[in-house]
Amino acid sequence: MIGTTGRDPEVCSVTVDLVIFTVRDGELNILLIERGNEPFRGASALPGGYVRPGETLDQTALRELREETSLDGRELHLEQVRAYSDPDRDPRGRVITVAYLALGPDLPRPVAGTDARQAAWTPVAEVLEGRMILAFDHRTILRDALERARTQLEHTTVAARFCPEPFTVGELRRIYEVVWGFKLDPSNFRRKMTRAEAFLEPTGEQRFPEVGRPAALYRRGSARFLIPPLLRTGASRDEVV
Amino acid sequence: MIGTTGRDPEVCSVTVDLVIFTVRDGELNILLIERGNEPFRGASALPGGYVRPGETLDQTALRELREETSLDGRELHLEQVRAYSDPDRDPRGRVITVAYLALGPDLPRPVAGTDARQAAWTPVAEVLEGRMILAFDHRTILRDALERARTQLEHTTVAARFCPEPFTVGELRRIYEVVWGFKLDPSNFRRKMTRAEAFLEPTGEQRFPEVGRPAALYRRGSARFLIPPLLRTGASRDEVV
DNA sequence: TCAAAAGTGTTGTGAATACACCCATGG
DNA sequence: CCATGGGTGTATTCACAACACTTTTGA
Repeated sequence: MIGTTGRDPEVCSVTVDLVIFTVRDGELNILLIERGNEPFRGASALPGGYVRPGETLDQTALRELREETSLDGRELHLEQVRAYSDPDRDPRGRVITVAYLALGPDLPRPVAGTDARQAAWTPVAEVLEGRMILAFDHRTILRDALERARTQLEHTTVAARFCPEPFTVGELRRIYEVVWGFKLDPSNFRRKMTRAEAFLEPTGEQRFPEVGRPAALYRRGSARFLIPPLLRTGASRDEVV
Repeated sequence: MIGTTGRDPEVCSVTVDLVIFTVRDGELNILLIERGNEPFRGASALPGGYVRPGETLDQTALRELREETSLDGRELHLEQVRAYSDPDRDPRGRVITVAYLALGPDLPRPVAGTDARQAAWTPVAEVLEGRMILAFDHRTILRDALERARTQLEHTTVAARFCPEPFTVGELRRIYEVVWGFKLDPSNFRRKMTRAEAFLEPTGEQRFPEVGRPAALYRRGSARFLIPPLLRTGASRDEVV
């Protein structure tokens, strides 16, 4: 890398943008802020900010998470998605951004950022169905992050990060249904999940819902990968939720 | 993102590093250059260079590819892997790098870079088995890119990008075996590949090898994804190649 | 005729679906 | 007793691994 025929090496700003998903009221929601400055003043945007000296991108993401949501990043799943580098993506100048995907349970405190900007949970469907304007290339970033999240649910155990512990198999299934957008067979889903090694750790307790039989409670196990994977291929597309 | 409490926004250099894989003599090879300057003078490193003004990262990757390998990037598969941002990853200062994965057929011309640096194909096994020193965090980048390549072979049709057209099913199978590191059953592999829609496009021609029955020739089809995927889970780990 | 690689056919095993059915609770 | 969701059992279907077997060539 370095040591190139260094013609015109560019020095530019780098930011981190966060796609923070949660499941609220049976819908996938994303945390958006309202922009207070130009450009895109008044439009919605992903939370995020500049990388500071000495920070890794992961650290920037964690810090922004804390600043925007007052949440400890250790309670969330956080992973890098990719970098976006269109030279015209920010009208003010050259800014490369690295998108991060964050998954977490529905937050008790309704997300008051430490700075003045308004932060609000918004149904992803509302954003993607075209009505809402997102600043910069944030619509593209959202689409990519959503696709990443859907794929991650197939191969990893991150879905459980959406659930406050302890949780039931039914709650976990609803996460899959909401993120993927179609219904799953409860009995087959149950088998897959309980068979997967170290995914669900029974607490021995039960939860008594308003209606219906009580459900066994689980905690997240140590496994990071879901083996075998739960693919969203072919069948099972029973119905859009 | 922008519009933050802009304390200490950092301005830093951004580079692109290329992990260029090919299959040569039944081994996975990577293109490495020998560093002519400090730091890591004399050590091997990934080819790459600075992002220039007005360039997207993809364009930087394509340009570096051309400069280092004299190859047209359109002949290769090229995709972004991820960004690396440890503040100490470059002893000279803050440099964030974005890694790209490039896959291509064994190159006829033996890779003469336009600049003076020596570029050479090196077996990946030799690098990862600990002997060779790689500059910066390039060993980590290589490991990540290799894992990405292995996963991509499961779900996409990129394996065919390793093969000069036209190619046989056997040649394609050898790609999988070399990248994954274990043997596959020829007959089952054949079925999977020929069943997958628009992966292999028969030319109607045959190739007559030095020994054995002639093999039907194929060109790459239009499909980008391999459906259903060819998973490297569980069985089939017959033998390390 | 033999070796070697291409290519076809078949069979057994296990996973996924679809669905019937029972369980435990609140009302 | 009913509605509701939790949870178990099971038959059918389907994909895959394993492997026997045939084909087509050069030597």
